[in-house]
Amino acid sequence: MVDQAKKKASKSAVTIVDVAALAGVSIKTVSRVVNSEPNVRQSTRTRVSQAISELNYRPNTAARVLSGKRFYVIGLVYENPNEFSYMKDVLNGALKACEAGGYTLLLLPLTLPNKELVSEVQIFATQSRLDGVILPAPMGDYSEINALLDELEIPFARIAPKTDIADNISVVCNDEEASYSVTKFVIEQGHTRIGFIKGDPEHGATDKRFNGYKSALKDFKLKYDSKLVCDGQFSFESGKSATRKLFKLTDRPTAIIASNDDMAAGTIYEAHERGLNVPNDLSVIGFDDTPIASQIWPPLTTVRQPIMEMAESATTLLIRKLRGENIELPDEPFKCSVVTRASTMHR
Amino acid sequence: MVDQAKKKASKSAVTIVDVAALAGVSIKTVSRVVNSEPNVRQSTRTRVSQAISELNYRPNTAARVLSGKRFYVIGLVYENPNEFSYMKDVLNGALKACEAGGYTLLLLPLTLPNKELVSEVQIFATQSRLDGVILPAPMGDYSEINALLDELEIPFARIAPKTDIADNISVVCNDEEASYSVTKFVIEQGHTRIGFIKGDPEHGATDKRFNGYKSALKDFKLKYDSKLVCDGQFSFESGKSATRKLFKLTDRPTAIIASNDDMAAGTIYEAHERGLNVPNDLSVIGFDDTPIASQIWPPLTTVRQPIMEMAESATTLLIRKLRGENIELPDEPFKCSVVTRASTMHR
DNA sequence: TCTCTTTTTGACAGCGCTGTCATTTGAGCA
DNA sequence: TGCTCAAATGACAGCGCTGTCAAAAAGAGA
Repeated sequence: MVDQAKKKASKSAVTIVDVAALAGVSIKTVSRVVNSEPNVRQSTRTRVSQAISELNYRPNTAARVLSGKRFYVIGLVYENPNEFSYMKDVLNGALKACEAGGYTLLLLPLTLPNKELVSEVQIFATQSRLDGVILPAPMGDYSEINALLDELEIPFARIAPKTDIADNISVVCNDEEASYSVTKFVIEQGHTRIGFIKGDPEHGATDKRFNGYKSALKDFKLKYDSKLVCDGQFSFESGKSATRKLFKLTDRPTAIIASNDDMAAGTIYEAHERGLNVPNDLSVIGFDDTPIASQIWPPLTTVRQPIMEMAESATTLLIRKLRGENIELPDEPFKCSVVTRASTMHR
Repeated sequence: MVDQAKKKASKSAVTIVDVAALAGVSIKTVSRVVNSEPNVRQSTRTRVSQAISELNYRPNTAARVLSGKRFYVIGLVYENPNEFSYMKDVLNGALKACEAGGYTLLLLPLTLPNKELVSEVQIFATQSRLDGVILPAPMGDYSEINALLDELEIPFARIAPKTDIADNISVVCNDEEASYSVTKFVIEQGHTRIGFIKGDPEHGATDKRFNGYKSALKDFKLKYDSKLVCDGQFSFESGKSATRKLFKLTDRPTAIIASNDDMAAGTIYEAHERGLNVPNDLSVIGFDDTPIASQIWPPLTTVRQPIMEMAESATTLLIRKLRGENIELPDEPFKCSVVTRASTMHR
């Protein structure tokens, strides 16, 4: 088994010529079958397919790239985060779809803010010869990047973008609805003063989560109080400082919803610092269900997003687009779910 | 600028022929310069180099791969972890080195334990046509994988392996020394009953960290007590259950050293569950300085490893080996450092 | 100066595949 | 049966580079 692999990896790799000989057709016909091109008789197709699997033939990517117009490469352009769990899911989803589709995934981690943003992406796209690009939030909302890719005629797919672009591939989840649910949950626990820490305004999820919070307050007849809302950046530190502000209020909130788990961890940190007991003195809610949510004490009530599935779906759609298939963009957003843990309790 | 890039990406990309024409030499000579081959007169080399930068020429990888014997691809084979921070550093380091060396990095995330381990790696290595492989712990210690790669004649580099292999590239850090330092630190804080939670026995760091603990106890005349030592798996859950065991001891430890931060987070979790105050009632120490170390409360005293630098170094060495350069393996291990935070205090 | 050796340079085939275009096949129909 | 025309198949060039080997240039020695 190992010998066989070795043979294939070195000299006598199976080529299209071998397959053609075994199937008794020309190499062009084999090429047609491999690429699912039309105008091949069913019987021929079957014969070639058999030869392919008999010889365990794999097309040589370098040769395909050299002679054809495609590169079989998809780039993943992302903000290199401190806390990688979101990107880990994106990565795994994209990797899975690429493997299934016969594409290679190339990574471009970027630091934000970044003045060279466009030129970095440009160099990446041209030098790495990309067919398509995946843009997870917040990369999907830089119009310069979108414009660049349009100009280079490189299709791209966005994960959880903020804005819509006509005819473009993007996958989203029902953030607003999920935020509504979790806010409703907190209200039903008897809380009336509910703090909210917003996320990075560049992210599409930020507004949606905030809107869900506001709708729930409204539906349950709680007055919206802007003093209870603080800006954040999705970082642990920003969660801490927003929480400090909320704690300074004379009538401080009895529950705080942070727009992601890292910020919620910051809230819990500050509560501990002040000797407040979570959840007795303060309920805390996060978003994303990252590992930290279950590893801090008390474990966080949070909202789980199916990031990996979203990334896989976006990548698969992109690949199908690259293949020239007719794709229909998903009409239903992906579903989030509330995960109830010990950081919340009834008042 | 964008137009130029577009041009290059599509039809009229600059090829070796253009460079040869501008420099007034044959394409073979350009090829020699590009590949730093010998037997090119210095004046010729300069002229060609100028033409290359003037035209901003980049060799077409597909063509190189097709005609040559190299693939310009390095594979990163890793255990797909729950907590990605270690792998994030490995990834960034490897990516950086690959970019600098003109190689492409391909990922193979694996789930362990895995019966198909060898065949998965084999398929990856042969189908993706790898020149070399990076094996971060614990992947470097599977002898079947090492044997497979040897048989396929694919060089590999290991990060923090457990065992030595003659003549093989590997980078390590001074884990034992660092563990000794941190244990010494705890002893100097006045603790005499110091618990220790071991890591996954597959990892090279596990024994080293344990040995450092034992040496420090010995040097400071504290009796080694096997009841104070528990097995763990580097996971949060294993940290929790090891801690529960330690808490059941009649004379429970006043400090617990966990072999990584996730397990230390488990220890803190259990302490909170029992109403113990960290650090007043229990000092807790971790290893690795992952994000969670600074985001839980209280933040963890831990040991920082320069993983990214190690990965970059391993990858660079591998690339130089692939280029046929004479490499000397580093004789000095990388240095870890103790990061003191609020989870420890004097008794 | 000439010859012999070493260094430097170049001509050319060919890697494995796809795109183009020509040719063959066979189905449908008069 | 022969004819037409679309469908199916094949021949072949060529993508951009490297490996091989031959040729030219430059030194070295006498």
